[in-house]
Amino acid sequence: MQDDSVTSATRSDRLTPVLHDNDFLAKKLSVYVQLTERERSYLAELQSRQVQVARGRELAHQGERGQAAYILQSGWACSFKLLPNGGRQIIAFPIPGDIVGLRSMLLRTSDHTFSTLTDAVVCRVEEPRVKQALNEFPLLGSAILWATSRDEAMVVEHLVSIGRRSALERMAHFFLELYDRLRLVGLAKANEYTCPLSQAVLADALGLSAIHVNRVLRQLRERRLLTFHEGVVSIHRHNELAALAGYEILEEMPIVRREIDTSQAAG
Amino acid sequence: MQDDSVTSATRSDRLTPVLHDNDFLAKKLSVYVQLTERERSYLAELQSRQVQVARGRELAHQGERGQAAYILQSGWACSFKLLPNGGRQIIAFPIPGDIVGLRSMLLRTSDHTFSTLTDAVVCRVEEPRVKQALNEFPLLGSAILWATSRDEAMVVEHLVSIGRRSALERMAHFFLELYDRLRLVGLAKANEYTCPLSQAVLADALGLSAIHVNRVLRQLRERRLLTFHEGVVSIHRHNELAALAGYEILEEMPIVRREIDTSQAAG
DNA sequence: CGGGAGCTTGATGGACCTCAATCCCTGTGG
DNA sequence: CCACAGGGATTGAGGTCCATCAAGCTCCCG
Repeated sequence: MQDDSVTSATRSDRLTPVLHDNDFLAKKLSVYVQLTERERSYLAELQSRQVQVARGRELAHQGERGQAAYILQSGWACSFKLLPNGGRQIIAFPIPGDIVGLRSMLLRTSDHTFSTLTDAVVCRVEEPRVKQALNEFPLLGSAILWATSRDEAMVVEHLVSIGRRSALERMAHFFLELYDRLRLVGLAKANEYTCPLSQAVLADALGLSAIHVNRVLRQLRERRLLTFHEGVVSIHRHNELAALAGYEILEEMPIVRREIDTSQAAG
Repeated sequence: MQDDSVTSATRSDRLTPVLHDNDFLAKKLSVYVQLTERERSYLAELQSRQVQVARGRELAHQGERGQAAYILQSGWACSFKLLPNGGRQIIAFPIPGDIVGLRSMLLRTSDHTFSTLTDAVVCRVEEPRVKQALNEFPLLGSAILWATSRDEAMVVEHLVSIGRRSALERMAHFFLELYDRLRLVGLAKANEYTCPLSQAVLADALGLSAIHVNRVLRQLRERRLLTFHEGVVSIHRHNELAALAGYEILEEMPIVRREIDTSQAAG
């Protein structure tokens, strides 16, 4: 029914707002607040200038100042810190719809590096445009800040995982959290999603060795709880997995509905 | 020379701005921006209503909404998350001059609990006052946001520590970071500071068992790098300790000087 | 005197790392 | 076509780091 090859569309996109289907950011924010058509199109315009980025390229280094944020459109990325002894700790995995470097812009640089893990498409957003967005669309702004605080809660949860959970619990928790994040933007099927992370990358994220990641994955497979094979994660027993990981859903996600739009023309 | 018993002062405090000596927040922000007298007194007024809090009391629970922030005046505290299996992971240790719960207020609640570790004094600041401060004193606001982003960078560094550093490196890094934080507000002498944390608390922060904390402390002592005894941390060989921990100073701390105060009456 | 909280030390075991080898798949150049 | 290299996954063997269990210590407080 629907044409999903947007890039090669010949007819005018102006007539049908096809962009909305790919606007993962709008999809994510819609969970928190019901977006108006004006807000949707403003978001679409923010993301109009898209840039291709090859796998393994670094988007932002430590200590950069002249700030811009990036909205990830497609592909996977990670932010990490390197240690003097050669080790690496991955902080987070931005997925499509995530805004990267917003904090560094609003506040100040917290120095870690962003790097793409696959070929990706991003939109660069300069600082003044973000401030304009926050001023002109306050509810949109609060939704964006909601998403940002959610990201920070995930870093804290990550800290808890590495500090006080076993490798098995950690892995289970990680995949469950990722599942919920991807579902939020419609990138996960029921109990299944694609995940192009190597075991070495997983290791750097979970504070384990790549070899032990392999063994833990085997355990999860043998317990018939979760399978990770050829870039596809399949969750077999969600409840048992969540119990094992001590996993709680990230937010109760209250949908903020406008009070019948009192501030705008009332019908 | 100086009278340090402020609480029992009988003469009028109005005549001499003694509050400034105890205003750790102002001291911290002064590292980033040279505060005007108006900003200093505004900060002092923000912190005028002080509240005593007993040791072990919880300031903010998970998921609270009607937000307020707390400026810690004296004493120690910690923020942590509890796990279903009874474990606990401490996220951070606020010290005097730190603002607690600012993020939960500006953004939204990131659910962890704040608890005092010693008897403490805090100032409660309601949301509108913070927004007023940010609007009326933009430079003060940017300094506060700088401090906030510094706090978040510390959480990330904490994550790196637990994920990729050995117990010895972790401990060394922790005490060095704490040393720099305390120096920033004038609460550390040269290579020495008081630190009323039990080994069990340290364990919950560093992702270790209390017993292993003890052994690691012994190692640091036997290597003559650092001593932690009766609530006093003594750094004996800062350079070697920093090399061991892979420690880098938190910020280069650029002092933002006003352009000869063009906005105010020029002398 | 007893009890509790915190610190200290030893012994043992488990979780996880490191080293090493093998296998698969893919791409590359002959 | 094959040879080869390289990245990733898998599995085994052995060793290290750190948790757990257990006991004894000091200090403080009732």
